[in-house]
Amino acid sequence: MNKRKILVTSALPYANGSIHLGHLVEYIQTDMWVRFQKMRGHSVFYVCADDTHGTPIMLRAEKEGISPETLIARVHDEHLSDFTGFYIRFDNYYSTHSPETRQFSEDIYTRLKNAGLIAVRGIEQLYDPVKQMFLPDRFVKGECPKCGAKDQYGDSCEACGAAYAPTELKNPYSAVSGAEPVKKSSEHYFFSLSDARCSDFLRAWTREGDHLQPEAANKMHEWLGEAGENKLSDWDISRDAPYFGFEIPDARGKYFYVWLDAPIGYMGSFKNLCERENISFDAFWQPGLSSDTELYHFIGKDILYFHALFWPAMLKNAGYRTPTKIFAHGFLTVNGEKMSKSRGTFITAESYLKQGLNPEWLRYYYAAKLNSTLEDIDLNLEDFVARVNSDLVGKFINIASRCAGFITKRFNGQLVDGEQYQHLRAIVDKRFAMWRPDQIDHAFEQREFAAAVRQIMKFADEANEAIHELAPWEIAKDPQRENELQSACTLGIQLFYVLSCYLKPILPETARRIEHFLNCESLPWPALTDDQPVSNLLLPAGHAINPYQHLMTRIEAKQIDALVAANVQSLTPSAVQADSPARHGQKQQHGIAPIADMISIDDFSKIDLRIARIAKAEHVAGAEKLLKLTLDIGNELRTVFAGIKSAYDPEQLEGRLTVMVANLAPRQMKFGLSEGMVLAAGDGNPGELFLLSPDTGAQPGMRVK
RNA sequence: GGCGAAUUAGCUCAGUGGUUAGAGCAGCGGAAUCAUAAUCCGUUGGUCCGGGGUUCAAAUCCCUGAUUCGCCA
Repeated sequence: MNKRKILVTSALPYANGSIHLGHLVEYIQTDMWVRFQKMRGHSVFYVCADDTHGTPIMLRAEKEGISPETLIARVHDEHLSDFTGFYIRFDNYYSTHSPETRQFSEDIYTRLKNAGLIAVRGIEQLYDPVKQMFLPDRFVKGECPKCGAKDQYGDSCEACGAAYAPTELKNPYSAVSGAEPVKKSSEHYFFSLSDARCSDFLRAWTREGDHLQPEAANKMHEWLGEAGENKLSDWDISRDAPYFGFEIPDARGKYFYVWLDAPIGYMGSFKNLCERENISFDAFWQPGLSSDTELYHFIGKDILYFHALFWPAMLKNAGYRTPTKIFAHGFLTVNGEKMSKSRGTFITAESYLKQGLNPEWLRYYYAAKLNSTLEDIDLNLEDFVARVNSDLVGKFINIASRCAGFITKRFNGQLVDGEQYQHLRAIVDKRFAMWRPDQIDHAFEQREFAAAVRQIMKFADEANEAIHELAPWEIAKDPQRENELQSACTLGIQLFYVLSCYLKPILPETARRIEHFLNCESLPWPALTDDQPVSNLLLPAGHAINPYQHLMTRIEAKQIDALVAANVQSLTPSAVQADSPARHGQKQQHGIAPIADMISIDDFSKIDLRIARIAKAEHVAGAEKLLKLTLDIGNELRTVFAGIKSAYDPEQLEGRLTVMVANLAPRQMKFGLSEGMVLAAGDGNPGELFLLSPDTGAQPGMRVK
């Protein structure tokens, strides 16, 4: 087989927010694919980095009172530790805030400029006069020009779905300072995507050479239009100071927009690896030298726009090679719905690991669901438990567990040799005559992981049936049939070995432990040429194994409940953070603010939650969001101002029971003293607030815990 | 509003013109007792979203409606 030279990337996670199970769909799938290719003997480099620039990072660092550099260094460590915990094995995990990425950004910009593809134009934007900065769309809030909903972002309304320019908002205010923004013009730098050298190139590139999945190519066609339609508009690649990023070489006070240097971060990370390990960078990036190397980007479908249009156009016109293929995948839903903080399904990588759940359970489940299309995949938590327990523990691990005991106790770890081994090979070849290893190979190559897993589990089913037919536990009762017993159990172990090889890209850590158990070198990828029998895949005759120690435990439903409970966000009527990752371009999958730090049961028990009867509910004159509630908690009445006006009329509330925080420090508000807080669920959308209620029977004053 | 995708068993999903639509899980009945209750055999279960059309033949192709989800305006 020709040794391929492959460079693989996953999208760069933004350095403002935690890695969650949605992100992991991408990193796990890339990692499995890379491990598969490496096992086949190809030369593969897998690089990634934190995406570190932009206004959200700058503001968050400021809020925390630290430098952006300190912030991104900390987040880099957190991200890498999450990835490592899930056995994502990068060859380099770097940062876009690096000399390499700066150099390539300047280089590509300069080449585009020299080619006449950079235009400068004045544009008018909203400016925060207090903070003295231009405001990205997401940092301007106000009333929707269409439906009038309050507190909407500058690009679209979450209440009615309307899209508009931030300048159209009514009563706009800056999400940074609260000040009313003013219009101010400034010179911006544009990448001339509308130039024929970009649009014609992209029309061809997105259609040819299998660069994109068919659905993705169709989507790009929608954006590109037919020749002459000129649907692409130029891309604004500059931002004004203050901005955390790279200053544009010949333009003081102008910075590269974060999305310009983010994909360049792939090059930067790889360059850094090349320097360290003496790899030829040019062999992968210079058009003349890179014809025998492959470049693949794994991304979420939300950032296709950047990777399938801007990025190839930049590379092409700056004189670099373009990607071999872009592999876009869908989003993760949990129990069929978007991940939700209030439902506890917005699960962070860190919490999953901290709860002691096995990362390989998730790797396996994702593998069992993933295919090569843009379809979303669903993490159904009940199915997750059933599937992992049944497939991995019941079918796969159990094969080793049920056969190893006899081999260890009765044969001192020795598998069969000589004639018995030849006989066993014959049995395997007969039993698996129809077995087509190349189908698994092909499925992995095509990123049809679910199809591969179906095949592999079919093999496991066959193995269990074979063992059942031989019934070693019966044979074991007859001391005359020692050889037969050894053969039957050897068969089980040998089949387990083959299965382990197939599963190694998915379960790297279990594979490592299996290597120890089976006392063998690194498990190889099971490859056969057409004329070779399946029995060629087996361990050699007379091999000896170590005693079995259990390799994987079952998931208990309780563990999932605990995980979800740990991820339920404390629900106060506070607004969604303006600087959450989702507000940064379409960068993250369902990205929302990071989950709060883990707390102990002691921390939790400090909060005194009580059942409260809403004795009285009334409007507050002059308040936009608040209702005044009088709460009966058994032995006293409390006054609480609750931000639930958008969702409830006072009349609806009187008499009903809810839950309140009874020991919250009283707070003086404009309209009076608030002596606690009621609990309500919501995603921050006005009108979508849901007050908690106890089951029938609860009485005012009862403690909730 | 425009464009696109999806809709198949209780659940998660295969199946893109060719017997009687499949798998895993769950359920039910049995067997087995080597295995951290893991296995095996059998079995129940479907208006393939609805309606119309093309065809000798449709889950599959076309039209239409519904619902859901994306993207765009």
